[in-house]
Amino acid sequence: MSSERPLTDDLGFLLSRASGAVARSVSAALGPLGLRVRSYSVLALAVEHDTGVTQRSLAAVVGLDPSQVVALVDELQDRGLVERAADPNDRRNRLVRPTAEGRRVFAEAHRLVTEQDDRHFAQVPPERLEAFRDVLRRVAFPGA
Amino acid sequence: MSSERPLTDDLGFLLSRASGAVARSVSAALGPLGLRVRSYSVLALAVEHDTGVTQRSLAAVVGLDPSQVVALVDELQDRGLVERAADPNDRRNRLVRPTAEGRRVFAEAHRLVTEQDDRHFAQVPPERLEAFRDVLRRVAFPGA
DNA sequence: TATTGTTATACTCTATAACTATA
DNA sequence: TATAGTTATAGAGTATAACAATA
Repeated sequence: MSSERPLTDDLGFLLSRASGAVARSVSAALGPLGLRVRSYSVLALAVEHDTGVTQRSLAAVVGLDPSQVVALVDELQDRGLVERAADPNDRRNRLVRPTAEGRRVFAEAHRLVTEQDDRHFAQVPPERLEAFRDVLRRVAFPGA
Repeated sequence: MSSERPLTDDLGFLLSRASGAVARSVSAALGPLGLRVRSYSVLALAVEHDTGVTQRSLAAVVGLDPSQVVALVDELQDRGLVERAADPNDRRNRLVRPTAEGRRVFAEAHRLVTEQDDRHFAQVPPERLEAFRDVLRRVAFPGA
């Protein structure tokens, strides 16, 4: 009986535990900056797309519902880290762009996030990390 | 400017998206059985430890707070999938054990979960999967 | 008609503190 | 005093539906 693999070998279960562990420590590290993993992600994308990103596109990349992005952008905007600009080409869009302060805060946040990532993956040989990331990418973005 | 790696290369971010994708489809697949990822995990551990597991130990493995385990075991017990037995050696403990029905439901659930896992990792060469699992284990259970 | 952003709502998950009974 | 289980509660995350403005 029970000749099957234990729960602790299940990839979904391991993904969930690993993801939770990293997210917890990252959110804790970002606490002093008033950010969490999700708002950090949105800010990161805004900084990447310096000229402005559509909220719909933010939602697609971060994997959230557009309605959740509204709240996160509201929050970042209230703190003066991003701003919503009009899109001359399509007036339905609100282009999200980082402020100067947003770029500063992100730089610091990015440092903290990297620090936590490194801590969690310290036991993993660097040469295996790229393969790991590659598998993760395929599962996270099946289409691409 | 922005010479840094994009968010989509960040391991924590990828973990979160991958974990979310798998958890969503697994919970959906388990729907007809009245289970979700978390109750499935608890049931799986109960089936593995046929003679009974302490709720504290369940909480430690699944990575939940003991108070959350209470609710999950309540739910499984109400559905007749597990039962709580007294521990003769330590009367503080409530040993969680699967019922016959619990084992049956788990067998079916396990099949469905494996099906989803396979689907998500179909694009990954099998020989790379064990290495992937190994990294995941180290991040999920840093001590072990 | 289809799409972007938005509001509202409900449900699940997570985190904490406090209490009880046993050890 | 320490540990297992329990209850209660609040906060964060997730999922859906509906609506206005614009295309």
